[in-house]
Order: sequence, then C-alpha cells, then structure tokens
Amino acid sequence: MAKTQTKAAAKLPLNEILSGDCIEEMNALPENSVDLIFADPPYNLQLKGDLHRPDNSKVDAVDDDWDQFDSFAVYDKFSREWLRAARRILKPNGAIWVIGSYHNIYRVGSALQDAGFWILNDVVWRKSNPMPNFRGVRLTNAHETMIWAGKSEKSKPTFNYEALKALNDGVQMRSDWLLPICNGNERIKDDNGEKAHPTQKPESLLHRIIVGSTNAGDVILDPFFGSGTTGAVAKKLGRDFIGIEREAKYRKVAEKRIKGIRRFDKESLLVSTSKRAEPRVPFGQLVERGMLKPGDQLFSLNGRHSAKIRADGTLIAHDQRGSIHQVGAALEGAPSCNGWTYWCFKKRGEAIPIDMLRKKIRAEMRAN
Amino acid sequence: MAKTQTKAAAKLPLNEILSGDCIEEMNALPENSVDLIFADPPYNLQLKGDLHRPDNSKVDAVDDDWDQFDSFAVYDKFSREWLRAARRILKPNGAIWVIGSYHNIYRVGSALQDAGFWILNDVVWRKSNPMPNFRGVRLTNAHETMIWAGKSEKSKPTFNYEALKALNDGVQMRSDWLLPICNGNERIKDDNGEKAHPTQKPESLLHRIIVGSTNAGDVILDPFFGSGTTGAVAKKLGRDFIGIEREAKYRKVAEKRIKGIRRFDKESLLVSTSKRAEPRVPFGQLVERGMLKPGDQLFSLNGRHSAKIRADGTLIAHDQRGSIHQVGAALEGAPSCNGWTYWCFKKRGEAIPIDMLRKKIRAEMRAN
DNA sequence: GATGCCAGTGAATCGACAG
DNA sequence: GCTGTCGATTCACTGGCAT
Repeated sequence: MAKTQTKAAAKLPLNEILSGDCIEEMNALPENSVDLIFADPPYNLQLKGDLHRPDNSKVDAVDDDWDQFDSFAVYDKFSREWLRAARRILKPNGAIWVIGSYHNIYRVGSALQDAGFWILNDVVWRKSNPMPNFRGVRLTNAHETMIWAGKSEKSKPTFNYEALKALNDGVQMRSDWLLPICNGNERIKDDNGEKAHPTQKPESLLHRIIVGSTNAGDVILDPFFGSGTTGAVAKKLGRDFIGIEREAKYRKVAEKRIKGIRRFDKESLLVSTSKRAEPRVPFGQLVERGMLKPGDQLFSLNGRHSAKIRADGTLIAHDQRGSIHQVGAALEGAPSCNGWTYWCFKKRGEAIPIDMLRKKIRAEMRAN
Repeated sequence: MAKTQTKAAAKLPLNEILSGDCIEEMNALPENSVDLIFADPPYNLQLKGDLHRPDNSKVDAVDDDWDQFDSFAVYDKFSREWLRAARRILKPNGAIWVIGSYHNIYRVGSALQDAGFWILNDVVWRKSNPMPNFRGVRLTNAHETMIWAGKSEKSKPTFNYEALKALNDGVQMRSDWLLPICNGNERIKDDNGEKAHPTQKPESLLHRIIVGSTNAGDVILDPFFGSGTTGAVAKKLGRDFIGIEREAKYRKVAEKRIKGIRRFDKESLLVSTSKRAEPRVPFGQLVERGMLKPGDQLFSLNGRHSAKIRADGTLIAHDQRGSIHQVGAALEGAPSCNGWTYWCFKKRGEAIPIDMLRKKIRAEMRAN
C-alpha cells in the first residue's frame, strides 16, 4: 500500500504547469495520488450586452470565449466530467475546494454531491471591496461561495483547526471570510498594463485554505490554474503543486510569477497543532513511574468527589471502579468525561490537575 | 388582463393559514396571482448520533420527521415539484426567496434554475451568534444561504433599492447580511417552555426581504409557514400573506402569534439602523494578506525582545509560542499584553507598530 | 436600581484507534 | 466491519438570581 502510493507519487509532475484540457490531463495522472484540489472553474456568466458604469465607461466583464456555455445541460456535463476526473486522482482522505458565484455554484455543488464528494463546509468569501451594482437594480454582489468537500463520506481530510483558530485571534474560524479582492500590486498586469487574467484570486484566500486543509509536503492540484495563485501560495508554504491550464498566455504568466517566489523558512511554516496529535500517555504510566502512588487520593476539579488510585492505574470511588474517565463520568452522571482535566492531586495543600504530570512526560518524550 | 388578475386575486385566501400539503394547496390557487414567495423548505440534514457540548449537555437537534428524506433523488423530486407549483402561481413579475444550508441549497438552487426561475442575487445570512462547532472538527457553520430569483429571465421584480440603502446607513445593500438568530423574547415557546418550532427564523431577516422586494398591499405566500414569521412581518408591514402549513401544532402557534400583531403606522416603517462597532481584525489577517510574512521578525516597543512570525499568525520567541498578546506577556512576565501596540516591524530601519497595519485594514473596511 | 455570576441554548451532516 | 475505550472540544447572547 505504502509502496504503491510512493510509486504513484514518483510519477507526479510536481511543481509543473501542464498544458491541455484539464479532464484529459487529470485522467493521465495516477489515481489516489493528490492530497488537495483547488478548482476555480469557468463561470456560466450570461451577460446580455455590455455592462456600463454610470459614466458610460465600459466594465471589463468576464466575457472571454471559454466562459460561454450554451445551456445548463452543457455546463452540467462539463462539471460532472471534470469532477469525476478530479475525484479519481484524489487520495482516499483527500479533499476539494471549489469556488463559484450564484451563476454556477448550484450546478457545481449538486454535481459534486452526485459524484460522491461529501461536503464538509461551505465558505463565503466576503469581499471587502466588491464592485458596486452600478445600475442599482440588485444587491451589491459582494461575495463568492466556496465548497469544501471530502472525497467521500468516509474520508478524513486534513483540518488544521488550531492553526485556523490562531489565524482568527483565538476563536474558531467561521464559515464567512472577509478578504479583499486581488488588486493593487498583487494583480498581475500584462505588457499593455491590462490585467493578465480576468479572475485572479487573492493569495490571502489560498493562504487560509492551504494552511487550514493541507500539511507541508502535500500535493495540491489546480485544474484551472489561470494566473497560478494556487501554485504561488503552495510554493510559499512548502507544498507541492500541479497546475493545469489550457491557455498558453496564462501558463506563461503563472510560470513567470511562480519562478520569482521563495518558500518561507521551515520554522515559520509550522503551525499550531492540536492536542489530538500528541502521543497518547496512559494514566497507568504515572503510577508505574511513581509520579502518583497506589492508595493516593484524587479530587475532582469541582471538589465534589474523590477517588483512590489502584496499582493498575484504575480508580475506585464508592462502588465505582474503572479508568479515570469512566469513574469521572459515572460520578458526574455524564455521558463522558476527560479524566485528565477532571482529576487533581494535592501537593502542599494545593490541587493540581493530573494533566500537569502528563505534560511533563510528553515534554520528556519530545526531548528524546 | 387587469380584470383577470383582479378576479384571480379576489379568490385568494388572504391572511389565512391553509392546512395541508404545500404542493396540493398551491395547485389549488389561481395562476399568476402572487407577488412574492418566501420558502424555507426542509434542509434534509443527515444527522447520525447525538452531539454533546464540551460541558456534556446534549444539543437539541433538528431530527423531526419532516426533515427526513431517503436520498438526494427523493429530495430533488420534492424540490422540483414544489418549485413548479410555486412558479405557476407567481405573477409574471413575481419573485421567490428560498433559504437553505449547504445540505440542500445546491439541490434547491439547481432545481430552481431548471424550473425557469432567474437568479437575481444570492444572499448570505451571516449569523452574529451561530452555534459553534463543539468538537473542533470543522469551521463554525455561521451562515445560511438565500436565493432571490425572478419568475423568469424577463421578469422585472420589485426592488426597493433606496429603502435597502437607507437600511444600510446610506450605502448600497450588499449580498451578505449580518443578523442574529432568533432567540430571547422573539423565540416562541410552547406551554412547556420549550421552543415551539425548531427552526424559527428571525423577523429581521423577513423585514429586510419584504421591505426590499415587495410593495405595500402585495401578496406574499409562504409554503412552509412553520411558526409564521413571514405572516407576522407581512402584517406589520402592511402586506397580505398566505401561509401553508401541514402540521396542526405549527398552524396553531402561527395563528396565535399573528393575531397579536399590529400593523406599523406608515411613519415607523423604517427601522433604526444598527450602529457599526469597530470591526475586529485578527493579527493572522496581516499574514494572510502579505502585509507581514511568515519568517519576518517583530521587535518589542522597548527594544528588548524579538519574535518570528509563523504561517498561522502565531509568534515564536525562544521557547514561547502563541498569539502576539501571549508571547508579549510571556516575554515581559506580565499577566497580559496588548500585542498590537507592543510589537513593531522594521521598515527601512525604522520600527513601526503593527497597529499601523491594522488601522490600514480598518480604513479599507470603512471605505467600502 | 445596578452589576455580576451562573446556567442555558441555537437548522450540526461534529473521532480515532486498538483489538 | 464492529465494539469498546480513550479523551478532546464552544461562541454569543439571554435570562434569572444573588449581591
């Protein structure tokens, strides 16, 4: 199994931009080989006539040839095909992010569910500086929608909860993200000074996605690579990327852009990790190592209960026997209990959570 | 034509709550007779086991029978049928609002487009006080999605641009609406003191929708009437409503609720605007947005300490890791520390407080 | 009356792993 | 694949009651 994956990974065209149709190119890649896919598929915009600002200057709308689709049926077929190809190359625990607007996201979201992907969250990118609705006939279209989905219901995709919490000043990251659109220095211009790609995404958006849902060294594929924002941020953050882009002019823009980017140093790539990633320490080890002794009393954090430690690392309190978790849960009448934070021992009259002792052991383990 | 509509309108059961299946009830109404439809269909949540909060209390989940569907196919069939019935009774320039979450909104949105509705905007209801993700395994599901669509591409639905602009402190109303969920006094309780309906929507949401997309005297139909928020707000705002609700207990709740409501006088229809607090800017956003980079050094205001920035917006200094506030406090041996004023970055040899960057972001946010 | 503390709760697809 | 066990995990707001 491990060997197969290594072999598959060895065949991947890492940190390259593939030329051609994304469905064909994805079909040529080995299955179960990619950790994350970020996709910004063409929008099914149906602009009737040109859109003008109040001063009659023309708005540079997204009206390139590749963005026109005859009907929902054609668009749906296209969506189903690229999603199927994308799903094949994803690792079993891989995930996908798709971004879209109301023109296409309901089609894409349905196709994604039908293909077997399992939605984890949808995320709203709130633009801090959206284009106003010049004619005053609608609400300002101030957001785009992203869908984050695992390859299947059974998938266990990477989610760096603590890192995203840190990015959000210590409170859970929500499903609505306020970020500016890509303009100013970041917006790539061509030789004529015009924007090199009509829908260049901001790097801040990809930063949050990549920090939140990949680990360093992961492979991120973008089937609609465009100006290469995915590749640029992946490189900065020490991830590998695979880009697919049909249009030569965009490939050229992206290649030049990514060449000029340097990876952040290793230490700053580390992000806050979850306790779940820490090695498990059985409570019995505290007894074996003499940090606590059989016969010692433990006291509940709320002071209402006490229990005695037995030689095998179980507790006994009245008629309750079992692990620190089981006895804690039973005494509290709770469905479950984290014994590590529930129980305290006394040292010079002071109650100290037994988790302090576990931390000590873990620090020793790290030192060795 | 005008005569036909008058005749049709005369047959409408205005300001009543119809009992029965919404598809049958809508099919019994005359075509082209309703100005607006607001629909809050079942979300098809697929919940597995129980969920407990970290304090071990059990979450009261939406596990009612009316939200159970066997498959996407069954749910899609249901959506297509009620949308078809809804579209028939809409006036040619009528419009529909549908609300949903990621579980169902992509299905509903696709069905709506397939039925011939024309999406005008999608609107994100950002909850100011959503339920957190208790297990820390996903993003906080902090929003729901609403789709606003005309009966057809040719429809010219009512849009009270100026009224919404006034509601929004004089700037164009955006497609993301920050409103609290329905609780406190507004949340209707049954005789046992329990919530009378599991998914009662806040009146503020309906207020904005009705002010923005109907005129006084319009007829608003809600095929999933529930606790009757649509009817309550319609009555307050001088619109007529038609409710359809299958469950007797909900009809009873709604009837009693609406009976106690008085129509606003004309002058008081414009509600007071909410004051905007200074938005919170997480330090991580400076990193995501490239204003500071992972690996960059920060220096303390007093010049005694330095720290390095990591990709998730935490700092690292010797053995200290954590937020700008935590690391600052640790280095100073202080109980707390305002990292925004404590840390500086260097630009052309000059030390500049990072708070300058936050001010820049806030200025941008205010400008839009 | 003002303030502070505690308890309660909201449309939720809410584990990982050994045996 | 199933079962049992370990043990990680929450934000904003409201209302009641004590101080």
